[in-house]
Amino acid sequence: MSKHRSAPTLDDVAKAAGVSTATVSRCLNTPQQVVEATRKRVLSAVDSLGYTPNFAARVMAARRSFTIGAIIPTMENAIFARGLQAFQEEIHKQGYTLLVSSSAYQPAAEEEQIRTLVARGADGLLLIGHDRDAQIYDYLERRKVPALVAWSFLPNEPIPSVGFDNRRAMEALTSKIIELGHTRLATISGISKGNDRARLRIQGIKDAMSRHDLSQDDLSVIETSYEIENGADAFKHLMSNDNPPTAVLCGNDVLAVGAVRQAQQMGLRVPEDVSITGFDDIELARIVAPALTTVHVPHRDMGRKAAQALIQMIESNAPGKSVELPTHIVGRESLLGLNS
Amino acid sequence: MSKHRSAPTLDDVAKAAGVSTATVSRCLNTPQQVVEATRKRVLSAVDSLGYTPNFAARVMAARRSFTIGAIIPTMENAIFARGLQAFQEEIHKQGYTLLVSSSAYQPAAEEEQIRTLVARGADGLLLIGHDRDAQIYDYLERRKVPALVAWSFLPNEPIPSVGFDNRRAMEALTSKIIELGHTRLATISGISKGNDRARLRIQGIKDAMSRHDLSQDDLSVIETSYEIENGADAFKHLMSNDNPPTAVLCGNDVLAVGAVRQAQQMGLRVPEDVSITGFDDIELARIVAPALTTVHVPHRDMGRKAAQALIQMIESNAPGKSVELPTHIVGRESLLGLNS
DNA sequence: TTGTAAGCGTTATCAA
DNA sequence: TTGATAACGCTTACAA
Repeated sequence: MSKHRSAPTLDDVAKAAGVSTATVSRCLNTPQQVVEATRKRVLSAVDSLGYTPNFAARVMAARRSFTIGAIIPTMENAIFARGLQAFQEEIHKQGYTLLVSSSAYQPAAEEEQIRTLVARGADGLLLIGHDRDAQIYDYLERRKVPALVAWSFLPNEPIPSVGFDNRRAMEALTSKIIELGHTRLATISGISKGNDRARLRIQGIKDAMSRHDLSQDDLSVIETSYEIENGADAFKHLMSNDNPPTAVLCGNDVLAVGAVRQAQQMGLRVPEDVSITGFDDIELARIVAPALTTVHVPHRDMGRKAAQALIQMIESNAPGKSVELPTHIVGRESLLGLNS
Repeated sequence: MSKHRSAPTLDDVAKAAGVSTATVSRCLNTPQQVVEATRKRVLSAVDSLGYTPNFAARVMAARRSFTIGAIIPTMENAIFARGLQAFQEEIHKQGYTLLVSSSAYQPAAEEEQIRTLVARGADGLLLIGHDRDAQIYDYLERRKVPALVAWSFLPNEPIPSVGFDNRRAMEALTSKIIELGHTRLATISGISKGNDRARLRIQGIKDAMSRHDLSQDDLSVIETSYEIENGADAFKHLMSNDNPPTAVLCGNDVLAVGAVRQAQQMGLRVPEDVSITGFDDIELARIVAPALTTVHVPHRDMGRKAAQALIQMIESNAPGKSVELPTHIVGRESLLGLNS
């Protein structure tokens, strides 16, 4: 058993302290099970050897990793940053480590990441939104890996969710806009395929239009991926119509910022010439000028509650219960009433 | 060997295909070593069982994880997002997986994360900046884990770096500002303790002042952590002096955005009443109005080159060579010459 | 080209 | 309270 200069193992510590590996393991994991004297001896051996447990070995033996995986659609913009930060703080507090990966909004990539995280021994998974292949849920079920959805609240889906009602939130915002006198509406949405948040936000706009006796057909919809430049391009396209909208509802703040900047480049005043709204209420929404009227999402609260719910599922081995969080409209400068 | 409904193992696949576990392993790792007929049989067994290799077991046996760890100071703002994204794309292309964690600018947290990542079997580590305890470098050395620094280029430090010269970049920007007629300068810097980037940027300002016969004592310095609100507070403080600066150089774009917004709230025009500059050239710098004059950092290029260099170190087991990348000044609206 | 079998560093069961 | 020792699932000499 030659050990030149590689990492010290449990065995090394055991020898140094004159005990068995089992005792060393207990000192580290269930200290109360070992008497003070030996514990001290062992811990000082641990210290002087600079021992750190080998994670892979531990996972294999314990069949448990104290690791939680999260797969988010993107890290490129700040949409998920705050919520994820809160999620990670909470699970850390409870002794878990977070593994994050990004799917770049690609279902195939997401599926691969899920398998990767499960193979890495994740004790549980945080996913964004409900829309994905049924076989993924089967897989998770078979592997008995608890999973939870955030950023969307749909209690009848296969796995529980901690989030908000995207449809109703957008309906509320749209109603407000219509009540301000706008009738020519347009939306710059994220790609709705495979994205329940985007899909339901569009639906929410239509709900409000119906309720206010506007024809849903009058809603111009452009779907594009969530980048500032795309928001700008879409806005340009929308405004080049014969009968351009007086209010453009964006699927999120990032697209809205692109729209605002494009408006300015086109010499349009926001909100005097055209109103623009966002969704999410990330920092960007306050920074852009004019600041965005948007839907506030309780990111940190959602992150924290999701963490608690997921850990609950992991540790109790129980089904897990969904939690709905409230959103509200934040009125800022980018939305103005129509005084004909 | 009961296996109720838990994950299929190599052994299950081997039995299903009528071969040994070694052959299955080879099919997955070195397919060219096994003849077509058996390979096909094995792979179809893999498929029909839905087999995924157990990562922990693989790491233990192979003593190699194809995982690279990165510890960045913060995920809260976008400073590191682009570079890290490029880093991850490049290592992914080469078959590695990225594990990211954030130290929240706390040296103790960073050290813990380093140990955690090493215990998790990371084949290499990406760190930000050079300033840290010498014992960490010892530890990495003993464990023989290759590490590389980014966002800073200092070729004489203990580990190689792929980055840029923070000091010289800031000196260039400052020189330009001085040549525009500004003499009353101030800086809102990140906390310089334990942060070579922040420290060297301040030093760069002083270099330029000396070179232009301004007294370094005339530079007001406020150090604060990298958040928009802190930039705003610091700016307010600076401008409340009897003899306020005509140009405020910020340690990064985030602080600069805070300063710009505070200026506007105080009724000061930027840049007519006061010039403000940033550093990094993240997206925010273009979005804020007025857009920021800032130092452009080649984030994506740096991320990609860092990935290549680190993988090189891992696979060749060689020391690794540092790479310096150029930066340049991006002139936008927030900086104006002093006429009078 | 394929199989055998010895690790890899823990945890956990069972005895002592 | 502690110690032996059998897993855990995979890779990799070495042998066939």
